[in-house]
Amino acid sequence: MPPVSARRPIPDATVARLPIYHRSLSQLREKGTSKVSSAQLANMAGLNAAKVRKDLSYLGSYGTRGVGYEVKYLLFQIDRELGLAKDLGVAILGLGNLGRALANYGGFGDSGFPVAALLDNDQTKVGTTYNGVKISHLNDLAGVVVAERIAIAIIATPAHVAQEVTDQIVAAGVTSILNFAPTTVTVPDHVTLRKVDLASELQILGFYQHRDTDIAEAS
Amino acid sequence: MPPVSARRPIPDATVARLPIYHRSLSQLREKGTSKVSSAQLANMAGLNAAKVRKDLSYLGSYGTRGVGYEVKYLLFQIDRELGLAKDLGVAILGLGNLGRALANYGGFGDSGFPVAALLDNDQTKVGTTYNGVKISHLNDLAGVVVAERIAIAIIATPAHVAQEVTDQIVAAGVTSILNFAPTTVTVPDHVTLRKVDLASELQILGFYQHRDTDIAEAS
DNA sequence: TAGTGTGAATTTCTTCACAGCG
DNA sequence: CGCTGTGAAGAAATTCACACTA
Repeated sequence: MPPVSARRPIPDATVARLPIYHRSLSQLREKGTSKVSSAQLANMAGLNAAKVRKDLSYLGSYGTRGVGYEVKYLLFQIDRELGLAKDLGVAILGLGNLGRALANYGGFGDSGFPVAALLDNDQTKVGTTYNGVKISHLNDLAGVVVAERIAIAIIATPAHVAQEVTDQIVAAGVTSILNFAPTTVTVPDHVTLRKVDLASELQILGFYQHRDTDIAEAS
Repeated sequence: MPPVSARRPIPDATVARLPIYHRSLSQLREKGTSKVSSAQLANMAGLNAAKVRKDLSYLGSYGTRGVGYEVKYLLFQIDRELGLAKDLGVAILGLGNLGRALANYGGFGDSGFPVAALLDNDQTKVGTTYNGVKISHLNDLAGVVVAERIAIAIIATPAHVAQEVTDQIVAAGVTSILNFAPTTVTVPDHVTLRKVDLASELQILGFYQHRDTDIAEAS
């Protein structure tokens, strides 16, 4: 029997939307809604119905024609596809403002990603605990990764050490990295890297604002 | 004479990469490097040379065959395209952990996006200042937007008030919004909305981790 | 009959490959 | 010669439109 993932591969664009569906479906379940149509789901998720149906079709044919999707069952399938309920340990590297905010951010643990390690290179922070988690020194990275079974690393260091810290976490065997440092870091092919770039987001918004303003002025 | 933006439109995917080029070029300028090839730039930005050349070609033909691009001139063109040096005022709505971290985050002001307003609905916070900026009540949104010439709003409220706050900021005339709240918000067509979804990022990483693990096990 | 599931059409993005120029 | 600029090819993502069925 082939493993779960041996189906027709799910496109990246669809993968990126699974968490949105997950969230929308969770809300529906909370409300006690048992059935949902692609149009309703699209509305909640800020998408269109065709895209929702196409996306869900990659998971399998879980809908009922003329009716829609059963909320609980679809949610279960998405959970399974996302590999939730595995409790992947998260390490946050760098405990400046952003790192601490992320450590405090309840949203992670709730979604099955417990913050299991905090690391910094500031000796005055090392040894103290933050939000119930002990702060370790970045030099002890390798040991902490093993001891806490870290599966995902969040880089929240200043830009100038981000690459160095990334190299260390990769060497320690972590293959999933989320980079918040305002710089580009590179990783080997077998490592999945995503980034959250706050300054870039504002610049992108600025671009469209600028452009739309020009268009308005040109009329 | 047509306005700057009346050229062949820049694709969204390219726009999203302009900030990366901006950052890489800034680093080069800092180092005193005057010329750069598409291959070097690609290397810094974590992209490939063909994409870099294609992207830059949408801005105009600013390179020199056989040589490369002049760092300062290209940077100037990207700045202009991004509409930087306009100092678009940013308002942060919601001053929990995340909102405060963002307010402290130096990266914004540095890139020409001064944090000009902070808003919350907690009366004990209103009236105090944070990081040199006075905290106003969310009820005073409309006035603050005008007084501080807010162009971009960052939503950092809890999920359950995000839509309400978004509606208010749209009503106040802001057309660029960056949503950090862990929920989908909808806006009218003329408003540009981007989102940063922390929990989703982890779920996406979890998906690939899960999948790659399965593949490894299947061998 | 209402709404799914999906081939086909379309659009967007990426990559190729090479002519053209400094 | 070396590297840009760009048509053309290819891949990916989105949207359309409708057969199908519970």
